[in-house]
Amino acid sequence: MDNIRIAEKFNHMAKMLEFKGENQFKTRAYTNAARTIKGLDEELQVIHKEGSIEDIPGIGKILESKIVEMLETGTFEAYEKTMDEIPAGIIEIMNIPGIGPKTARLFYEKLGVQTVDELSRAAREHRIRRLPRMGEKQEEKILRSIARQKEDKNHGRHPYVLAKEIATEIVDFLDLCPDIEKVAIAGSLRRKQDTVGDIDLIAISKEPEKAISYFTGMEKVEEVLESGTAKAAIIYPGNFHVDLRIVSRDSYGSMLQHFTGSKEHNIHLRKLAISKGYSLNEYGLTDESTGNLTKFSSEEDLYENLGLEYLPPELREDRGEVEAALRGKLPQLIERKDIKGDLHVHSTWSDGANTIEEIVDAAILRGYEYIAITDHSHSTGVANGLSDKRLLEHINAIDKLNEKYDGIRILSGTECDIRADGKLDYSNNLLEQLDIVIVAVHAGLDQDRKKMTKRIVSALENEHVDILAHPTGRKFGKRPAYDVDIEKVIATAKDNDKVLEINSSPWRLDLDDINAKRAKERGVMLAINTDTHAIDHLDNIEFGINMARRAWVEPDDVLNTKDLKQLCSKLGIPK
DNA sequence: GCCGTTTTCGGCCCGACTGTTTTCAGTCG
Ligand SMILES: Nc1nc2c(ncn2[C@H]2C[C@H](O)[C@@H](COP(=O)(O)OP(=O)(O)OP(=O)(O)O)O2)c(=O)[nH]1
Ligand SMILES: [Mg+2]
Ligand SMILES: [Mg+2]
Ligand SMILES: [Zn+2]
Repeated sequence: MDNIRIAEKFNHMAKMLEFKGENQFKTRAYTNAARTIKGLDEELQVIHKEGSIEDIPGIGKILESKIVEMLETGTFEAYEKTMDEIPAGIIEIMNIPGIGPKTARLFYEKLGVQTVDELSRAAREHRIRRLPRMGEKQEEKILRSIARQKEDKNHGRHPYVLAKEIATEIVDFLDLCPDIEKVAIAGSLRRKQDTVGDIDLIAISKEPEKAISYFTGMEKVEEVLESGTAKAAIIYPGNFHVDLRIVSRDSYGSMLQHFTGSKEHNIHLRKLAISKGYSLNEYGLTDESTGNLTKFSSEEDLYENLGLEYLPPELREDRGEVEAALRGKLPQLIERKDIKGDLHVHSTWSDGANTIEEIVDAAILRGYEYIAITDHSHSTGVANGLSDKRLLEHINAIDKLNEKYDGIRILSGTECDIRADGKLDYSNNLLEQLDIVIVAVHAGLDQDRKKMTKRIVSALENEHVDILAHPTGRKFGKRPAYDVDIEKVIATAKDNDKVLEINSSPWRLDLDDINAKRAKERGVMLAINTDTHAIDHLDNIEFGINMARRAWVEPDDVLNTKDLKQLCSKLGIPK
């Protein structure tokens, strides 16, 4: 059983315990353990074999024994027992916004409601309003929440790129409000997470009520979820939930820090404050002995006051960044300016929209030292892939272009398909003639875990291969990652000195932050590539950089931060 | 259920909004 599945069981268990009315700190222990497990750099299976699971913070003897039970049997007794007690539909009911464990339990006990559909019916038949602390408005709210959830195909999360676009539109609009001095993006969007649950904004205003009514009164607002004197929440077209918090200028830094999160990062900081005799909230730091509140207008001041190095938002996930910042040992995160070239680009030779010349000009414009043209191979499922003959012509064409261009090196490459049996689309004889060989899986994605893993591993064992592209194959809104033992892939990359890609396409972001961090920890080199199919895509590098930064990646960990000389020596080709 | 160089018991982050509330529980951020 892998970490993801173990974490899911703990999360599910936490929900069930909440419903049962268990101690909230016990349920939090499960949720907390699940989150920690998801972010682990190592499989629990391995930790169990080589060390002690109990050493993981937030996991004690009891949870360790449950993890071991899962590793051995696929489940744990307490989980199965609790599953038998609680109807499956209850968890779904608790996932409706506004309905928590207490309300779900009330409906279950007083109305016998066990599924979302039964809850809908109860609301329509006005049976809810007769319950204690319930009324007409609650019935309406529940029906609206259910309707909204039904519409939503994305399980409530949106790709970063879409959310960023909407957020920018709203920020620009709020900037026009005379009662708003400044607007900033916060939440997971500011932390550059691959997908975001909602859009979180903060605004400085001396007139909070006016600012909020400006926000809730925007023309495109589909629904006002809540609207108070300090914050409001709306639904924006596309099923975007948008939260706005208003703050005074002098607490801007405190609020930005708070609303950027993550929640777990905040809790960690608040515990740290407590240990120093303070209390931390979104307005400032209160000295518990005097009651004095110090407000922070900048995040930098706040972190400094807590004795921490400034933390880039991308790191604020409580995955060790607070400890590192306390010791002054934060990584020097990679930046866009460190990128010296793009190693995954398609031209009109296969399914790209631009000629090689156009691509090279665009690369020069971006200050790159090199650019690899990596058109598709001919296997089925990939558009206009290059035959053996055309690949040779391709190499010749690039040779000629290299004579024409000064100051940039064009690398002849391929994105060679890994066929279902693990064989590559080109012979070794052909691959050998290329400057750079990317391999990737494009079809036959429903193979089982064992087959898929073996398929990719055998490709990585080919001596001519340099990079594995989009290693898990996920595409937002289309398909989840295929079933592959990513640990094995990382280990194989390490053993064979291969590079794993962080694909920067905003619909892929693959490797994601967690897997990229694992690869880095194992000493596997990464490449941040755009997989460009039209020259504008070269700028998608920004999204790949986001993932890399969230993975604690430094320039040295990335192949395409190397200068041309180092790159060529790494690829084993003449400069 | 976890945790601890002052603690092995008694804490566990802290605040805004809603609805039905005459005083606050529940939910969410
Ligand atoms: N201190 C504290 N802060 C919280 C809590 N919940 C949320 N926050 C802060 C940190 C979050 O990043 C921020 C925005 O909340 P969200 O629920 O929108 O979470 P976030 O944006 O991090 O993730 P998301 O992608 O929206 O699911 O508010 C909490 O329970 N305690
Ligand atoms: Mg959010
Ligand atoms: Mg939010
Ligand atoms: Zn590609």
